[in-house]
Amino acid sequence: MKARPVDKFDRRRDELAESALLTLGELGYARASLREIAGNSPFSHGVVHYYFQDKLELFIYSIRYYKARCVTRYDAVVRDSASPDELIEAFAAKLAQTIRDEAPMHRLWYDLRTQSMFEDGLREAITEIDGTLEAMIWRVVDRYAELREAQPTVSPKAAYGMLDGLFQQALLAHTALGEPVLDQLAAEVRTVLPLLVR
Amino acid sequence: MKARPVDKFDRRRDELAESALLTLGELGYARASLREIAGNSPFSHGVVHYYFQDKLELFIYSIRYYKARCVTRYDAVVRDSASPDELIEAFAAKLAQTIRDEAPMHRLWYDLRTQSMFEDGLREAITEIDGTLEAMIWRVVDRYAELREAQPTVSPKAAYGMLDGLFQQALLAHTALGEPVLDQLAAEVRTVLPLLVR
DNA sequence: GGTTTTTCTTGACAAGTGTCAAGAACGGGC
DNA sequence: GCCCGTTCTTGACACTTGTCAAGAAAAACC
Repeated sequence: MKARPVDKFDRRRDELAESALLTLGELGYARASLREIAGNSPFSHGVVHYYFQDKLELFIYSIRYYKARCVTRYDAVVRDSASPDELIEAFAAKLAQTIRDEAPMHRLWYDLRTQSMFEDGLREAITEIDGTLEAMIWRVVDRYAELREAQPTVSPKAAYGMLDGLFQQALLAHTALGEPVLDQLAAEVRTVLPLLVR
Repeated sequence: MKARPVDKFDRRRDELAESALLTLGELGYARASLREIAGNSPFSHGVVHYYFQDKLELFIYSIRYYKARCVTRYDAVVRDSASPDELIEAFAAKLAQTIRDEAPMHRLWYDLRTQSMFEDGLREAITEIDGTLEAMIWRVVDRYAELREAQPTVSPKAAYGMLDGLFQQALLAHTALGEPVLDQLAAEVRTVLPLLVR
């Protein structure tokens, strides 16, 4: 008996993951039911169980799928910047742009990361992704240090925590107050990044 | 007809708020049902509707009640430190201690803050509390600057975002890996706080 | 002790949920 | 066109949920 085509099976799982991410970004984890997710897809709720063991497996698959989308977010900034000022400006602009363009995706990331403190099944995947996000931010800081001919003053983990904290505050403010707050994020990054090298 | 005793009414609301916070810290927002909350109290689920309009009002009351508990967390550190090094050590120790002693409370704070991006009804209260947490952190940074006879290098908002990001990373790591990670938080604070003044 | 008021319990209701499985619909092979 | 396998729809099931209200229990008043 012929095995099912891998391509189609994975493609369908990816489609369901995209529907899940859409729903999580709109409603949050607490209200992202399988019927809501199915409602954001061309399928019915039963198809989720055809492709995934259960809801948790869908969510874990979705956030791993999400990872592949975003851990290279700032790599162009790192590659294309030829001076420290250029890198700061490009990085600040990119941070604001990604909040502006993909706010729901960022909200769902923080939501799921928070849920991982309550839901053992999410923790391994979230911890792994957080590690790749830390690495992503570290590539920015490290390159900035290189361009400044200086050394980073903090660890990768601390750099990620600090910049992620600024980003999260900007996202919260953006949710509450809208786009004007993003200028402040850019200003903060211009102040903070130089503090991270010496 | 005599009005109900205000003291008792408010006391009961506070008791229910404590049960709500206990449940939120244990299960997270998504699974904190009124029946679970009641199960963490001496009452039945019906009593919630006797004292609160609905579930959302209970949650908002609970986080405002929570605010009163924690926005003075570091004031003793600020008051009692006579040198920069003393303040840094006391602050680092207090951060680790509060994660060790009250991890569920911190988890629920981040959970509700995240939910406020999805739930309009939570946003005003969360934004207000975040503002008082920012002020709390600023008192630490400002005092540290004073002791160093220097000036802060960042805004209150940036200082809060950065230190809160470190704290949140420590909380996540503590949830996943346990207490040994708190030493790293202390080390990070020793590195980072000096960067915030000049 | 009786009455009134306050406080709380209990359970119903409607709606929603995740999971499962029967079987319909579709596609491929012959 | 038929048969078989794959894919998907549909709806049932058991359970949970927030809210509401009847009425029990407790407390206060006289």
